[in-house]
Amino acid sequence: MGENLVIVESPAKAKTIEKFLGSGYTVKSSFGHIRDLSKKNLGIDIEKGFEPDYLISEDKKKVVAELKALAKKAGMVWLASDEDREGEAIAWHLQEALGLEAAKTKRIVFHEITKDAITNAIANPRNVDMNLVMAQQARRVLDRLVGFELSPVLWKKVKPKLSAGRVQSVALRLIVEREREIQQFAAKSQFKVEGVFHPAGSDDSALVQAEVTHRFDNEKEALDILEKSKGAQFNIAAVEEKESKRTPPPPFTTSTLQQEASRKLGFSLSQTMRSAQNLYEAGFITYMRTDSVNLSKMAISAAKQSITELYGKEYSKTRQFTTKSKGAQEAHEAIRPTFMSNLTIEGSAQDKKLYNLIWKRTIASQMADATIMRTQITIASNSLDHDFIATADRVAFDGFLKVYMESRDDDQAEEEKEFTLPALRPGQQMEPQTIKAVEKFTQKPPRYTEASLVKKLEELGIGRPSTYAPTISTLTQRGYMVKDNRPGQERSFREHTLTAGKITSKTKKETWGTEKNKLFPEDIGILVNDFLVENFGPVMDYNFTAKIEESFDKVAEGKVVWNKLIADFYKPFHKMVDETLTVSRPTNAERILGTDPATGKTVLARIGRFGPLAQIGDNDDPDKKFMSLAKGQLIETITLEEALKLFELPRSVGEYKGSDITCAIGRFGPYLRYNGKFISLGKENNPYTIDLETSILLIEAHFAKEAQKQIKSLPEIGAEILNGRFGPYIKIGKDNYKIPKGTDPATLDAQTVKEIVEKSSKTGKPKKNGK
DNA sequence: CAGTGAGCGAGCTTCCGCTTGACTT
Repeated sequence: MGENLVIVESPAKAKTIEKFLGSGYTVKSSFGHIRDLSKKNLGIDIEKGFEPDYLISEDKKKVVAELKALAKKAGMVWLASDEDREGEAIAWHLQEALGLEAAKTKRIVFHEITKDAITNAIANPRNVDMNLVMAQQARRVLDRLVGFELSPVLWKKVKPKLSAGRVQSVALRLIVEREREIQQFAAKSQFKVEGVFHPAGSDDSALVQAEVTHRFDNEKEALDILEKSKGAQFNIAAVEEKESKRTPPPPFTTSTLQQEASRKLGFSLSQTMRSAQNLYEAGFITYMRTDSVNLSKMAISAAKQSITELYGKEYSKTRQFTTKSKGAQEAHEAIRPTFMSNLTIEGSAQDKKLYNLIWKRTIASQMADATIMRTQITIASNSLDHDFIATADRVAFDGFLKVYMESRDDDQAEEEKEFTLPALRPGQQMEPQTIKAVEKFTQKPPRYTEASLVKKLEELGIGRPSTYAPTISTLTQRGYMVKDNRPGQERSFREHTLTAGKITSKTKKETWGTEKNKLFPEDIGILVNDFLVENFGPVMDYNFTAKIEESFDKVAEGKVVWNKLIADFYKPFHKMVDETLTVSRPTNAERILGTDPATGKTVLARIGRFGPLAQIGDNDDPDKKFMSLAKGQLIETITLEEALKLFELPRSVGEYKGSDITCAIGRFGPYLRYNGKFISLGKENNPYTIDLETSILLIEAHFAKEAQKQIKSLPEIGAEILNGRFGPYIKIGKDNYKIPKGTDPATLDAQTVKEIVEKSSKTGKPKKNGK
């Protein structure tokens, strides 16, 4: 047993550090926070100056007991939790919970895991900074007060089990307000004029694509350009070439990693974090929950060496980035490979892809600027008021672009493609091949993705690297929002083309507004948001966190006493809670949509016991009818026609072989019901209009497929051998069993199946067919 | 993959941040 006990937060970190420190040091991990406010009640004694009631967390009792025993034997305990507010608090809680003597305890910090940093830390110990600890306590107490006073208001006024909090409620507000911006957005029609030219007298191989930068608000103006272009003389008015530099983006933080993994690899937040955790635990990357873009000296020089070896000296340029994001605590390095010389790693396909992304981003951050030559050609005509402009970018020196290019969020952003322009000189005559006036529509604001929401939260200084992914999953779990795909809508646009002196006009169709993996608010989320914004404005303010963080900083500097800060916040806040509770009317979004032409009754949409619904008849009408709203429909935006349409289903399609066929929309989309079976309609068929003939075809196709699924039937033991998604398997009643490798499923008999079932029930338990 | 849409009313729900497993499917 070592003389010295070092306690860090993460077990993976403990392992590495133990190697650096060698004999005489035992390094253990606390696995994060070990104590927290009591969960049973508020955990805060408001009367006694907001005194916190700390308890050792249930899942940490074992760790604490172990650390306590080790601390007793150690000559010196080194508290080496992270160098930030939370880390300081962990150190203090350890000191308290382990009962450490002051003379036997030292606090050390390092924000990179290198031998130098660690030995340096050991040589420069300090005491626990109580101002910083109290700043954390203020943060913790405030979050508990907000969360545990607001949530019960929602239970009473809206629905049980809902939640509200400083971070999640503002994130929800972003989603709801963006949705409203989109609903209120009216696309404006504009005309874009573009032309394809070639030098006069030359063949068509030297084509130049150019466009008029001005957008025309009406069709007439745009057509006018085409008219004037008929027989017009065009020539090159200017050829300009400009050089520009592009610098690489900084290495990854949690937030930028989540964004790029989402854009480039299509990973969800949780996929990214799970994969990063794997890489971290395997020792391939540094810590994955960080807000810092800092790289250690060692990493920078390793990157320099790799770049020089792989691409040459001219590609290397060492850089140190500085963190700009609000409220960053910078306890760790940026996310980077532990060894830059590892170009690839062993692991799952997902882990490999993520590692590759991290490697490229880190390497790129230490590479030279790219030099881009932009050529701009102006084509003008005396007959026209507007010039045509052609631009082309040429990479003169690729620099960091050799390995990495950052992606962008806006899905409509045009691909940056490189095309070359033919060599042209001013004054040269040009001939138009075609000139087009195309109708374009202004773009609505984009819906958030998980990753772009994180980006926004980080900009506002709301939430921390360890909470981005959990916050977003909480909003989903509460039913406040969904990550979803939505089909686009069709719209027509006008296009006029001038070719060979003749103008042709067409109306074309395009699909717009297709959404993939975007965040949509649900009715309950909209309701909760509006309720919170109306009654708790100050807490729902986008700047609330930023402002309160300034106060926490003052506590950390020793300028403000923590519970004075809390008292100042709590008094007006609690008053808002009390006042809201005395407003007796429970909140329920209800919208009158109009009158049902068939019955003359009122049609309305509201939230019912089981979610949003459409209703024909007033609430006190004993014969009122209900239908749940369909996926994608909101109380706020559903129309009378859409609501009435809901009542057309389920619909009888007809009869086939003596059984009824009905059609309806379920959780997984439209389906046919026939003899107790559900048959999906697919995208091509409309549940409101599908006819008997098409339905029969679908049913027949379904049965044909079912038959194919079956390999063998063993009725004597009630077993069936089926072809499933993961290959053949045995099905008995509701239980499924794997077939051992190397067995041909077609040769299975009752006896062998029995044996397989017996064996598998010994190892695994039969699957429960529950939720 | 339906249909439910309600004054008997227990006991429960919930926050943010720091960390990993221990569980199934």
